[in-house]
Amino acid sequence: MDVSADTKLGFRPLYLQVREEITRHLASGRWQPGTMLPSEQELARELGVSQGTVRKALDAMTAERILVRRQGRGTFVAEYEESRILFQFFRLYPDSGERLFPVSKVLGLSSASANPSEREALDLEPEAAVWRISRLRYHGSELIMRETLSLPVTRFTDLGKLDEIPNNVYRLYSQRWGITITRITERLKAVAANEADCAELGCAVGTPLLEIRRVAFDLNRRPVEYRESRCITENMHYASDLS
Amino acid sequence: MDVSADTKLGFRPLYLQVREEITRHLASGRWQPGTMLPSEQELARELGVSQGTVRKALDAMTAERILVRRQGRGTFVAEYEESRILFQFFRLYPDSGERLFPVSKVLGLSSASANPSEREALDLEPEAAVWRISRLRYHGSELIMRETLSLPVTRFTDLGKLDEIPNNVYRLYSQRWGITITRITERLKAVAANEADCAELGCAVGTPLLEIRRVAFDLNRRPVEYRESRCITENMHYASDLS
DNA sequence: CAGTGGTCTAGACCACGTA
DNA sequence: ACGTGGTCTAGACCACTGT
Repeated sequence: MDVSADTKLGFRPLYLQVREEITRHLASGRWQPGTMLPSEQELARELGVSQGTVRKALDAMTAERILVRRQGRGTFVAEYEESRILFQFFRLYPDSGERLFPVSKVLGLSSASANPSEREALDLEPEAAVWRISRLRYHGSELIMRETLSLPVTRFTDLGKLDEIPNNVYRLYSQRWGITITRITERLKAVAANEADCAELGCAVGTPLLEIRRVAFDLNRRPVEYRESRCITENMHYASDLS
Repeated sequence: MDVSADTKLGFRPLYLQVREEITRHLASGRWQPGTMLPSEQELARELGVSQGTVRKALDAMTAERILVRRQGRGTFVAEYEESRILFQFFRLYPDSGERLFPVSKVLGLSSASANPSEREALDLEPEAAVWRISRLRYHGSELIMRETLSLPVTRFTDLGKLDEIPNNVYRLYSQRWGITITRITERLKAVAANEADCAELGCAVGTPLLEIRRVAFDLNRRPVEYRESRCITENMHYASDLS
């Protein structure tokens, strides 16, 4: 491990350097989602630090849900199984009854030059191009929202050539482009349904909808996906924990 | 430290026992918000465990924001300063411009027997009584929401005798009843403004409002406050981090 | 300078999962 | 029985804060 930064000015704890080194390996594809990392002892030898320091780095990455530790088995790179998506990335719950993974119906895929919202959210240059995926989502058989996903063309090459956009897009980003989503911010507002909402959602103009503007970030904390959703919250609610 | 639970069945890590012991001291009022805890070394001696074990307990409680650690100074019991409330417990942001601590204007204080929502949220017996505080809140001079706080009469004795309900109620709960709020859950919906909303908020019937149903929990993870807010999100948004 | 939390190390032992 | 992560200990040294 390079400890050259370990001087009085610009001091940087070793375990943070270890975390960065591991993150680099993840971003480079050395360890794919679902695979097991070397044991703490091996990593410690490989990096030339003590096991306790490796542990502190792994604990931090586990708290960020980048890794998953299982006692007696090992440390694994987190995957995008539906249960995780549902638990970590999907905050819409039915008011009563069972929770289901939302089913998506893609309405269209196109490319265009980014509008101001997309440019700001994705930190793009003027005139940069984005893919736009528009879809409806259902909780069981109940239509609950319409949304548009915007993705920078430069990072999602050949997206237009896909036969089909799967339900679980984060797994797609990971498997096809090696992009790992680790952090998401959402901004919510109550808005009135417009003509387009009504056409797709079958509600009356003026119906209150929950608007969600989501930005998803990758391992390097760069914005990767922008999403605008408009949800019918008659039988659903958005859950937020402030702990 | 009592290590009797440290058998194969019902194994309980020492540091969790330490955490509970410290929590008990907090709940009992031995250490008030704002005061400094004994140093790690002293706590370790007092509890008969190593410093590392005390540290792990304190780190966990710091992650829960019950304690605040400041290098070179000590470990302190978290207070309810406005900055913390704003950062941790208030998710409404202006779309642009500076963030301000919301100013409250109390409209009324009454007591009544709990309605079904309150009973469920606060885990109360049928016929249990609650205080209800109704108020408006402003961001600067802009009216942004109306809300009703519901509190069990049994835990908030003599609340009716207060001359005034302060802006920062969590500090009040702490100072007057020794109740520490540590965790909050919120459920959001988009709703249409009703007659009462219009009367208080001065908006048109049917205007989309963001409804927030909040439950706040104490140190023992028991529900303590239920709150229903209805917000105008024309110039504000609710921010949620899914990391 | 003294005292606090923060980092790092090394080693022992325990709990858990799998073979 | 073995290998993994989880806990606990003890001690050294570093960084930060206030006197």
